[in-house]
Amino acid sequence: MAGTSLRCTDCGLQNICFPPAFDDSALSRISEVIGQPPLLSKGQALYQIGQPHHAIYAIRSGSIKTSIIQLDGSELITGFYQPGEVVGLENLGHTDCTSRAEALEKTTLCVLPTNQLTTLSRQLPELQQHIFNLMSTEIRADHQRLHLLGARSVEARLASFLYGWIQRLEHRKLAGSSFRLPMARADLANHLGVAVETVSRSFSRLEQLGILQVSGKAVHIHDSAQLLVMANAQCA
Amino acid sequence: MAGTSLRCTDCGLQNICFPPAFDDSALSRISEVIGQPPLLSKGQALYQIGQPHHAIYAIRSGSIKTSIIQLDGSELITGFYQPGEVVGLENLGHTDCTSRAEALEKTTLCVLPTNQLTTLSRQLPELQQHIFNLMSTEIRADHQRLHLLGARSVEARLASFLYGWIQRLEHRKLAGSSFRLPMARADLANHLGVAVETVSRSFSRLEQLGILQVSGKAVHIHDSAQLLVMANAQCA
DNA sequence: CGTAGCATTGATTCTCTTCAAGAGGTGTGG
DNA sequence: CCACACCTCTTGAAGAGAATCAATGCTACG
Repeated sequence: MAGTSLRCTDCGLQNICFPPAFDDSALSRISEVIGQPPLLSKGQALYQIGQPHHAIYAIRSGSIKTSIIQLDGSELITGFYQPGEVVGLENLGHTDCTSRAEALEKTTLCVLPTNQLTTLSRQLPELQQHIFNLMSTEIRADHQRLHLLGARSVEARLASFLYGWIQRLEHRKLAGSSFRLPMARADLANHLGVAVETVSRSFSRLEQLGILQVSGKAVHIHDSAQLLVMANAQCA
Repeated sequence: MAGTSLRCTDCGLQNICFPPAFDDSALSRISEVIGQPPLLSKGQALYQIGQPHHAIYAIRSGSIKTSIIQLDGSELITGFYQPGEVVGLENLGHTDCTSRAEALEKTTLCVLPTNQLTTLSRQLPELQQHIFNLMSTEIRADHQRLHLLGARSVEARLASFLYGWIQRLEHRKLAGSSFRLPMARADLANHLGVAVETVSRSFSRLEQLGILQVSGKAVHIHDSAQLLVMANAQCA
């Protein structure tokens, strides 16, 4: 697979990683710095806490979870990432990783070495702009996640998470109302800041309300509008 | 006050906004783009949701809170900022503001116009690096905030918030164990995702435990080590 | 000095956690 | 291909913790 179909101009996710503002020559130059794409199997780490930071990564297929560890050893999952999304931005501008990224399933990625990316972005204003955009979008996403955790009821948190997840899927034209959640219930519970059992119960409740249908990791949304209402209900 | 003491080389916060990596000539060039510093009174907005994004801001004195609004109109305070910290990074790379920044007290700022900052950063690699650093630090701070909200007990959340707040104060050599929280209880409650009454009760409990002393907005930390223990206890 | 908003404290209700058990699914080895 | 074991997910009951409602104290500011 080495070297083949690594050019952004050939990639189906072209307009997602690097939007239309980029012309072909710019994309070609970006493609030149993209490294060998690693293939991660389920549970394998992309980077670990304490490792030196070398690159950021664009997901081609599969999914990634990122997490931080507190002093007491407890883990918090900070985010789940889909194909077309960029992972590792929290390390840009730092020498070491303070977080961990792990594949939730078989996952392929594009490697964007930091050094080359920053150098290139000085020459390509649209790339510089795009990196700023990616990073600030990440900040905004984190703010949404904060809102998610701040939401009073767990059902609202779950609804909010699901709604956001679907929106991102749709933005990348990856799914309609039926999709498969790549993460385990325990991961989801951790990310939402609640107990696993509560997540299960919340799923059941949303199912009883006729909003969605769940069977393990498979989810089908019946009433997207109602899901949005749930997501925004009972907030601080 | 216009034009006076706006040069980074003269500023007491010099090593905070722009660390030692910058030489005088770089600082001078940065200083040249710094705009008229607005003086905000308590409650006044620095930028609002929906406004076009023009600049990021470094706080010289005072404090700022940033917040987002959900579709249902509920507000979530995403962060509180101290002197020496940079506000507005979530808008870099975007045309419009999706958040609101408001002064918690009388506040002075340096204005860093985005256009000039991005242009200059293409010429000064250390500035580019520093902007990346600021943004990724913001992402990391948000991840810490996520952990804070994910913490089980409210006491742990409050302890975690206070510990982080003190660390930032100390990093800027602004305070020891006694300080004044600029935000109202309601703001703090909102940020921590709990009810105002619960914040009050948690303060009282920490006081009973001999960890700190509270009198309105004034806080004195007796046992910083114990506060850290509290902050990390009972996490997910 | 008085008023209005902010902060604390108390009592009750409700949600989520915890502990416990059972169901469903998956993967491995016979 | 089936059986068994393991693991994840779901469901139930009891208890703890926070939200809510309500009232009182406190502080700041005109």
